[in-house]
Amino acid sequence: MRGLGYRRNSTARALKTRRTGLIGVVSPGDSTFGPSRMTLAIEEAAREAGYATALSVVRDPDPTSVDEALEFFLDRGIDGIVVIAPVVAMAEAARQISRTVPVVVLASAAEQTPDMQVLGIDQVAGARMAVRHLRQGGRERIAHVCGPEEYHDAQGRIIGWREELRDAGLPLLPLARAGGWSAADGHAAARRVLARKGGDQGGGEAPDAIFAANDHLALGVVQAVREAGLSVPEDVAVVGFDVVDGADFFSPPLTTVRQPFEEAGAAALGALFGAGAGGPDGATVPRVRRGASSGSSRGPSLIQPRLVVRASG
Amino acid sequence: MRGLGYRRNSTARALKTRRTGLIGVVSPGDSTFGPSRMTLAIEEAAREAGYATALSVVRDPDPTSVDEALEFFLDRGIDGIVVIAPVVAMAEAARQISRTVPVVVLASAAEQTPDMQVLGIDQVAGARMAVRHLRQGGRERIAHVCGPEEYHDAQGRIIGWREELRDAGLPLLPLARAGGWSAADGHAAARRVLARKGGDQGGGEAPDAIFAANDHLALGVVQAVREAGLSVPEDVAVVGFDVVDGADFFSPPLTTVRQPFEEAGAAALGALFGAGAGGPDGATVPRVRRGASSGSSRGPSLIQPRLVVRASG
DNA sequence: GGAGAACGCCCTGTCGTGCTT
DNA sequence: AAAGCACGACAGGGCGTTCTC
Repeated sequence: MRGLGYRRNSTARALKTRRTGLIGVVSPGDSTFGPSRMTLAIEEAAREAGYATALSVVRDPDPTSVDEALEFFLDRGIDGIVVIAPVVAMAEAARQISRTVPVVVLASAAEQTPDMQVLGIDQVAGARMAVRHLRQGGRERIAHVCGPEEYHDAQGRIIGWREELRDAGLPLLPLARAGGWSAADGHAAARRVLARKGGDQGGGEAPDAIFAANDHLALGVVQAVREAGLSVPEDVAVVGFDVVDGADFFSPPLTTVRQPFEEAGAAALGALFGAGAGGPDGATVPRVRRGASSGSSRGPSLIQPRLVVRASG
Repeated sequence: MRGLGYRRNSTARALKTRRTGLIGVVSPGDSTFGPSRMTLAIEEAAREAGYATALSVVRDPDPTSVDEALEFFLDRGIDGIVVIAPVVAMAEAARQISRTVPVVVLASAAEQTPDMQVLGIDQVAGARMAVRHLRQGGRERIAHVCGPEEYHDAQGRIIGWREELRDAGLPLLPLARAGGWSAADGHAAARRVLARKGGDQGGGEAPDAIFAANDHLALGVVQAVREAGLSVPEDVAVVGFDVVDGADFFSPPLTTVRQPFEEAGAAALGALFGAGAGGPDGATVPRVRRGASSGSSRGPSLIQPRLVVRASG
């Protein structure tokens, strides 16, 4: 009889079992690149585990908006929540949630507490890979165009850049902070870097390499370098971050760092229901196991990115 | 009393009212650009209307996968479904769904039936804008690097290119079909275009402009043009489609066509519950009204894109 | 193995109260 | 003053499943 047209009513089932089989993903509305890929990965892993995925987009990542998204999910009796939190304010807002439902936060740097797991991609390690590659290519004055302050990833990349320079005994050049993540922002910041020809605190000469905090910034950096009458990579090497679509055909093709977003998304779902808890129908969800590779024991579990070498540096 | 800690159980409510207040979005898993932006827009519009949005990603856009996604939603008692269908197979699979739930398909070309609304962005018009701009800039031999055949958008852009050339009395050059949407695909196709120096059916000379079916393809096209010893835009103008992030800092900055994805997403939601039906709590959802601008009366309602002129053509 | 209770909400029907004519 | 009317409080059944007895 189930063969012809019968379909179990999942609402009644949810009422009785007190599990909706729904998980919520809170995602920032801007910068659709990383977050959207993670969302897709979470959804696929969730479906695999028998869960459906609900989405809630947060336009401005302030605590109230995140709170609203969380409340929205709680009202709908969601079984678990993944918060994609590229900015500090989102991660902090997630911390406020009631302990009634498991929460995992995807962020490269946020303090983990017993009832809020954090995991992300190791930005420090990624930045070090980029800078190490530059330095092994013989560059010695490596500047950094970093992203906006409120982003975990921007901060992590600064730290990695600093650490690698320090360990290599290379001079620490002054930092150029971009106002956003776009090519125009990278262009403006790179002009500032190139303008300070010498004499100031960072050291005497112009940089021979620039590490940009993402590929779009790098695009603007390349442009600025050329406008200064210099060539890439001969005079100034440039490396980016993210492996944006088309980066292999930028001029020149961009050396950059690949972030395993898919892996991070899948790991987030594994972490949500990992502690032996089963799926909505009782099936067991495989728990993610992945060693924390840097940072304190209370920091997030980190996934390693990978360097992609092309012509720009 | 509701003030302190009470929260209405939406599951019980759904059981009684037979409405879950959930809508489903079926989205392709590849090419995350357009679809992901539309998904975000749908979610925001849905939340505005009191609905939550569930997501189901389809990795390979074949009919069985789409069917699975649709079944998945039906099992969960969803109130309506939006299918983002860039490829023909997805739109067709959506047609098979039972009439128990309203469905709207986001596709630039698919036949509309009484129980399946279709709406999308006018690819033909967008392509005509691009080609018209080229021709008004004095170009007369305008080639087209088109996208993979199974994509509605690729087909629409071919039609627009053809129509505009025909109406202007310009020669119709042979088409170069790219194998995908990436820069590498565009590069390969453009090399073929530039290799046929003359003598074949298309006419005697090499093109003085290339309309690429999207910005990534255009990136590869620019590269191929340069490898042929020609310059952009002096020898060969290039225009793209999509206004990808960073396109303003490509070298040269890319002339391209902006698709109002957000508007399309919001319109899809409006169309879902437009016919006087209210939101999950009875509130009325504003219906989208937008004139169909081309095609037969059974074709989709179309939203107009906009040309963005920069240095490449 | 088959009957029945319970999940929490919505909706209907009944009854009681207070006000009007 | 008695009867009618309007409205609010309250109890009960049922949505379709799961789980117990």
